[in-house]
Amino acid sequence: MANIQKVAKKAGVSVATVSRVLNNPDVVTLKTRTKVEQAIHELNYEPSALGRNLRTSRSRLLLVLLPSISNPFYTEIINGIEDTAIEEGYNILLCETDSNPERENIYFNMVKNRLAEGIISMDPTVNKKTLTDLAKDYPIVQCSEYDEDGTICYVSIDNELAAYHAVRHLIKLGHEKIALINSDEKFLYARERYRGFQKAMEEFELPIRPEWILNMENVKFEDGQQAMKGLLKQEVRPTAVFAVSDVLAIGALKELNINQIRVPEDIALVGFDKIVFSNMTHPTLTTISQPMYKMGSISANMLINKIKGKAVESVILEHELVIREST
Amino acid sequence: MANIQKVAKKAGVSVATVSRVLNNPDVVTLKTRTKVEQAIHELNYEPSALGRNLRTSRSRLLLVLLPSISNPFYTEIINGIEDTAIEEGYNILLCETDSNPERENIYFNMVKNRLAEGIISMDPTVNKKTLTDLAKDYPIVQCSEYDEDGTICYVSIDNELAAYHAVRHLIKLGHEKIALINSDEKFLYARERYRGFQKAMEEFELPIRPEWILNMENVKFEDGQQAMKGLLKQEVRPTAVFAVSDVLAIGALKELNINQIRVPEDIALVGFDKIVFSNMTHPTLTTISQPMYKMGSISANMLINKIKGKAVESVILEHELVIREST
DNA sequence: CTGAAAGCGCTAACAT
DNA sequence: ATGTTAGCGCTTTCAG
Repeated sequence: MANIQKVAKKAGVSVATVSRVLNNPDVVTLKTRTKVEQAIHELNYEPSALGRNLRTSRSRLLLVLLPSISNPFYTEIINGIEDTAIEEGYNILLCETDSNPERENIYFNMVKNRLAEGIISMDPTVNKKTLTDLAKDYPIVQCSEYDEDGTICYVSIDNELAAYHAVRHLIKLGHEKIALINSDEKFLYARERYRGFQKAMEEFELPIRPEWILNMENVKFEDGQQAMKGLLKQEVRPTAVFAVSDVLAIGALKELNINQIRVPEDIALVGFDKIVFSNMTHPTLTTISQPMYKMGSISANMLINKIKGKAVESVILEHELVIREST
Repeated sequence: MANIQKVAKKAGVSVATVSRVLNNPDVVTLKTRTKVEQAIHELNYEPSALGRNLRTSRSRLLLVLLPSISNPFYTEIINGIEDTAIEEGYNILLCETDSNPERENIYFNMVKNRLAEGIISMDPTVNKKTLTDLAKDYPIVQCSEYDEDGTICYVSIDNELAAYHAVRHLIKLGHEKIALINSDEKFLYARERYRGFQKAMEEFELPIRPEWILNMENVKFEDGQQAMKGLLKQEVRPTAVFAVSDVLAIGALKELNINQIRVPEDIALVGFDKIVFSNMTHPTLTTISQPMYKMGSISANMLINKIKGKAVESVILEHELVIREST
């Protein structure tokens, strides 16, 4: 395989000149430049990123941590991250942690040993202590996630306000018996969205019935279905349900369909995230839209700025209530 | 930042010994080893993968090319690839090409300039010529894809046979008026699945009506919905539809639901891929299941063997017809 | 404008 | 068992 030496020899110049042609062509005379380019072409030479990276001690690689790529919530964010990263000359490495600390460690080590230059964490299950420690020495930002002490920069929406808007929407439609399908309260966003729910209910002086607050361990379709099954079994049924993610809502909708319960006539349903599939259900799902692409793009910019040594600040973006057929 | 030199100095040994402690601890006496480990710990030293990679000229990185990560079809395959890769000490870089040749080139260059050691291509839109050329010099395998001249190793199912099984299933249920929602015939799998459809229809002496063969440009939900819209407008309606992907089928189902057409009573529907969603629709979708995890895992193994210089052979895996509510 | 040479951090052959 | 040293492929001063 051709290397810079061979190109230099063939072109009758020094390796330094070849390097200049590659990185800083303007400082080389047209004549030598064409000579070098000719040699590069003839030898089919491709500069080794390995050598370059070692020399410049930069890998141009960013890590994106997420629990599972199969969660459609992340796809649009990733697009935002990727586009921005590529624009800035970085590539991204999608890292599925499966909420497994061992996996996490593999990826943390990649930034420790310089294989990657920074991390965008979207994993709510990640060990915050580890992450915070790592953030002291390496560029790290969080996307659609943050910890309460907030030492790590993040981009997110106002989860409490968004949940408040979702529930207020149901209340304004006349609903008084509203259930909440939440995820595990170990997640900050789950606690925040609960608070939004609570705030709306209290504001309109509606009772919160504990048996209608369901905390699911996972955020898969089956969990939403399971939750709805639980709600339908109860003596008094709610007339509206707010699920803190579309995936949960779609699972819940499945159970409603199975039981031939009309949506929204019998039970209204609001999701969260506006994933693509939420528009393919029958009926289509009312949901909260997060500016996912933008979140991704901003978090990538934040990280790259951090890598460059610039100061960065956390950002809170606007959400939007998207009213569709399910309410 | 601590490097191997500093560790060596602190431990009072040579850099070679430090390297040995890292890579080949058995050949070092316990006494010096503990000394070195102590120094490593005190300096908080992490070996630089950059230096190591340059020296060994291996990056331990594999590229996975796919048109879009938002397509749920790929997620399980990726899991299979990733698990196997990590087991073998490799990491994977998920590369979204968006069917954009420029993007492709970025990733092709990563393997040319040694940033990655090989490619698993799952992109049907990739330029086969470019890929074949690259495959002459670099380790490349294809997953759930292959080109007809077949110079590149692949793992796939028998698309024609699978489609044949799907359609035969409909015929055995008594259907005679069967439509096909296909993707663009520029894709080999589209042509193969059409052949399977054709074979079943001919075997049972059923007519193929050209106006019931729809070739969609993309494979998104909307395309499936669009296709079904087209079918419903026709004078004579089919009683069954085979869609070559679940995403298309789910879009089609959406349109059926909108028009209150009963599935499977009025129109039966078969998909392809068994994506997670296909079990969340109402009714649940009959579909062809590919052994996706296994395909991923095998393709990763194939690639790694290729990198190691071993001979590898293409593999065709079994599919399975999963009968659910939509037929 | 170009060349010589140092060196990024590491591994491995060779020497002791 | 450990040390010495060359060198992976490149970029970047410093001279000229």
